[in-house]
Amino acid sequence: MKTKRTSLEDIAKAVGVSKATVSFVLNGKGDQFNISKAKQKIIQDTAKEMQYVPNFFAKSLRQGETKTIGLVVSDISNSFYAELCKSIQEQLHANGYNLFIVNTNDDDKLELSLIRELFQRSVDGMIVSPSNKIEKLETILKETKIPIVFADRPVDPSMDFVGVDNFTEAKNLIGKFSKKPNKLAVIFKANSLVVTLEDRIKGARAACDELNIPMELVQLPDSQSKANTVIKELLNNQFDSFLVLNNVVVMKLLASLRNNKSEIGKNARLICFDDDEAFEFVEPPITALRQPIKEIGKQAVDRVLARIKDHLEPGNQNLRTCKLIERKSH
Amino acid sequence: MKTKRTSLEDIAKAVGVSKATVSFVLNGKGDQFNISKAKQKIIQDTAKEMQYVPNFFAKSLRQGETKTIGLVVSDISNSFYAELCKSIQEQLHANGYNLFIVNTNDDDKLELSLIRELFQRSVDGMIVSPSNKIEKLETILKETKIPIVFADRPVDPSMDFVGVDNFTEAKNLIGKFSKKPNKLAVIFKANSLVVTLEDRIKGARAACDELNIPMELVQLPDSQSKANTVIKELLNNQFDSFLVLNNVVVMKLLASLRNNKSEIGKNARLICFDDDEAFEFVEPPITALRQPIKEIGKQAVDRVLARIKDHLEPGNQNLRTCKLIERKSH
DNA sequence: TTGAAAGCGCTAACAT
DNA sequence: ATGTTAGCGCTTTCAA
Repeated sequence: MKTKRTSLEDIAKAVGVSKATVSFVLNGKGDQFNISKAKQKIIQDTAKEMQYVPNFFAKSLRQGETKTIGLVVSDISNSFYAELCKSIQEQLHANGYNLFIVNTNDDDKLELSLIRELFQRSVDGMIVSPSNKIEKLETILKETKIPIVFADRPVDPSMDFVGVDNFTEAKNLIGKFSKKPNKLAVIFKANSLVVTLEDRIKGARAACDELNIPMELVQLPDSQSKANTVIKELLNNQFDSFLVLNNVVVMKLLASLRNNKSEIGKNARLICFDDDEAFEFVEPPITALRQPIKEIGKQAVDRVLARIKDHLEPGNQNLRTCKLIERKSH
Repeated sequence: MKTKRTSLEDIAKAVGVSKATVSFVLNGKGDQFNISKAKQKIIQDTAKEMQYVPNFFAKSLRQGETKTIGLVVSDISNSFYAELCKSIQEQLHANGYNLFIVNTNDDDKLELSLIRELFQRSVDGMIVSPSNKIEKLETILKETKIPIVFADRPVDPSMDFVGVDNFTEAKNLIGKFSKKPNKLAVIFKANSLVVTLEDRIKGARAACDELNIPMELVQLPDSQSKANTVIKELLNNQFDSFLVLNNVVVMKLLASLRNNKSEIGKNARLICFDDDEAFEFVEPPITALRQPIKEIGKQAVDRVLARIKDHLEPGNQNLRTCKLIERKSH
């Protein structure tokens, strides 16, 4: 049970006016209602003295809006999403909105139930980086009319989306190697083939087809020793270029390459999709494609807020561009 | 404005019973109130059909509790806090509670205002990793009676705390170098001297005093070239051991050491307070002290929930122990 | 076995 | 210039 707090009525009684008057004053409408400066001051002071904190729920119940946005991501402990959260939170806060973050662990069932929980809390809008495909999401999305914008992972052109064109970005990356690849290995981690990675693979494949580069998709095993074996095989087969699909496996790959006496930057080349703080400091520093995470967060927020305000129709595909951070490995 | 949703009354009308009956049934108290199975079923079905979602705010307003815990951290994009958030969220979710995360950026003013915002939303309890010192916090904490437990950063023995004994852990670390340090450099990053780091420094100092090891506290500059100069100086002065106060500067330090031809693991040794995924894969793999983050999150949640339930008094200091991950650098 | 009604704290239309 | 009051959607006591 919540401890009893000071209510509007308590103040009204203390000052000797009505609840309405207090409400007006405390909401900055004192002048608008011609309440005398003196009385306004008394009310303000009494409120402060009694440590009045408005009951958010009564307010929300009354006004039908919560000034809260729900954010659904697959894993806050992933640095990409952690930064996205931060950016979204900042932008929201600047607009007087709050943020409700929720973690799905890429569990389809959990995602559905968490989204429902968010509805239940009457968030005014949602930003979602979905694990589920559109078909599963559709049912639940029909339950509500609140604006939803998808971020990072697209679902359907009929929905709002802010993110990156993974296909094209990956495709362009192939031309960035300092030497045309003899054979290209596209590296990913076990159990991580979400839409974004699939698109990156397609992009790489398209470029390789155009440029006549043999390409192979390879999953790096979790164990370091098995990873070493896989990489050795690749090296023996004249693979000299590596495109890493996201930053979670780069370090392991690097260790494997080192282990096989392959010198990145000399007899082999590597580019990573997604940047990481550590990339600047490893040997050699790793060339990476940096997504404009802050920008994506900001745009997503601007879009939900705009839709809340102006009742726009969804369907806006907002594609931001990545930036290649050229270090020494490519 | 929120779109109108199905309410209890809508269902009551549709079925032809009272709001009360519907409320009983939907809250699983149908049997308790001897409502006929048949009627219960009709009500359940109608609710589903009409996509009834209870209004959380009306419920909270009525019941005076929100089943929500507020979490205040300084930076979600820091991997330590990101993991802590995740752990707390999972444990809370398992107990039917929700989590409200809020970012302070170690800005004292912002922290105060965000905590107040959390009160306003009537969270049932709070978990805080504070930026402010106890004096500043005290005023605001007096405004409420909800249970608050501090995590990671302690403030005062009269409060609940879950975390690590930074002093002792750091002190013990000094004995873990594979060779007794000739001179020890304790490395930290600019503008990061929060309580936890201060305690780690004191711990290191205590150990060095006991063991007669000259120790110096050094702040690693942000620019790599300046960092190189600082490290060079240290090396010239026979510093052969490095204790890094947290994981954010390790990579830069490593680059500086490499740049100065110092071979970690051979003529120099390094241990880091706080682990990082990448540490396993760099050359050489870095020995680090790992905090039991998951455990800290779980304990913090258990404690708030217990205090909500049983109205316990605060003052519980729950110290968890760290684990040294011995790799090659120490 | 079910219904009526009060009330949680707030806002705003309507009175005065 | 300020007070009265209805009502947001829900739970729960009391009455029938």
